[in-house]
Amino acid sequence: MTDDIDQLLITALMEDSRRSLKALAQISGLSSPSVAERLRRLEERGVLKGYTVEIDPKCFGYQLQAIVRIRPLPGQLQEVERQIMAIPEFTECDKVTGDDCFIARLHVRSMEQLDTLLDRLNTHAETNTAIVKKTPVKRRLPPMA
Amino acid sequence: MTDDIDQLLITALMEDSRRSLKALAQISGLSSPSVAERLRRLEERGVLKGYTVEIDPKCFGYQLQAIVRIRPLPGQLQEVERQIMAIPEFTECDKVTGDDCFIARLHVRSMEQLDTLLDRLNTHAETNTAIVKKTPVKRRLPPMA
DNA sequence: GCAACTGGTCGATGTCATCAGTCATGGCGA
DNA sequence: TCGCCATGACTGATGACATCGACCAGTTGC
Repeated sequence: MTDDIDQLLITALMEDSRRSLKALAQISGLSSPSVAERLRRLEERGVLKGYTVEIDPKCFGYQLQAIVRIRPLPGQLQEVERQIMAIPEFTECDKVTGDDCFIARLHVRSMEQLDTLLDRLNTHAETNTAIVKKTPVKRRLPPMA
Repeated sequence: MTDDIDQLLITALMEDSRRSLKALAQISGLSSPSVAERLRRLEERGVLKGYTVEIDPKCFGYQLQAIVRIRPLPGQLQEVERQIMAIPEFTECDKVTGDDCFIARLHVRSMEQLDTLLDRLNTHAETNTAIVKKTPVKRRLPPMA
């Protein structure tokens, strides 16, 4: 269903999604129409969900990054989820099992902003914040084999 | 330094990084050589750090996703960091302030695999695992304005 | 006020994507 | 076992696109 060549193509695109079909053809040893067809099928099957860019938030003044664990007060779960989604500085959020209902990533320009944003949540939830010091593993793919 | 047009280009590429220069030219109202030049400068300045793809880990059998908080035992910090980096199922890891030294994202195919991987860490660290049930906020950009 | 720099357009050229047509292969039923 | 169909690949022609050089307008600093 997803063979070695597909994986080659995916990793090649993971490294640089703007590679031309011709370049991908050379990498995979196929012709470019064949590559185009494979990409089409990978998209169709939902394996390839999109082509995107990585940008550096620091370039927009986001000096701080925090991981926030969020435990809504009784009856406030819906409201808390709504708020998280509505605050664009939350750039990622998972709803998880355990005491902490949500674990979210927050980008802010300053401590003041961090404080302000969390205060808004604190009327509906308890939060626990950890500031990111370093990122030993940058977003990557799990093994496909 | 980074004006409205750059932001337009970035959001356009965020939506689909394979858009042609011509398409980006139409979106931004510039000519395609100008777009090429702007992208070149954005890359050079490190604002645009790369072009990549989103793939669906489920298509490779990764049914479970967990957020793991990791607190190394005394003197084991280096070793734990080394291990996390070496286990490819950890697809993301941040070193943070607070009791939990690391917060990592883990993709696994089964509970057994989850158990196996965490056991390897547990000789050097205490862990606290939360299974992802849902992702209310998918990776997105903070406001650029 | 002028020179140099920045950031843009236009048009020519070569490269690339795409489409139609063709062919090899593997699985399946007659 | 033979023939048939479906799949997935290749090739070559055509049109779209990226790229490069030449040129131009607006700004800054001297």
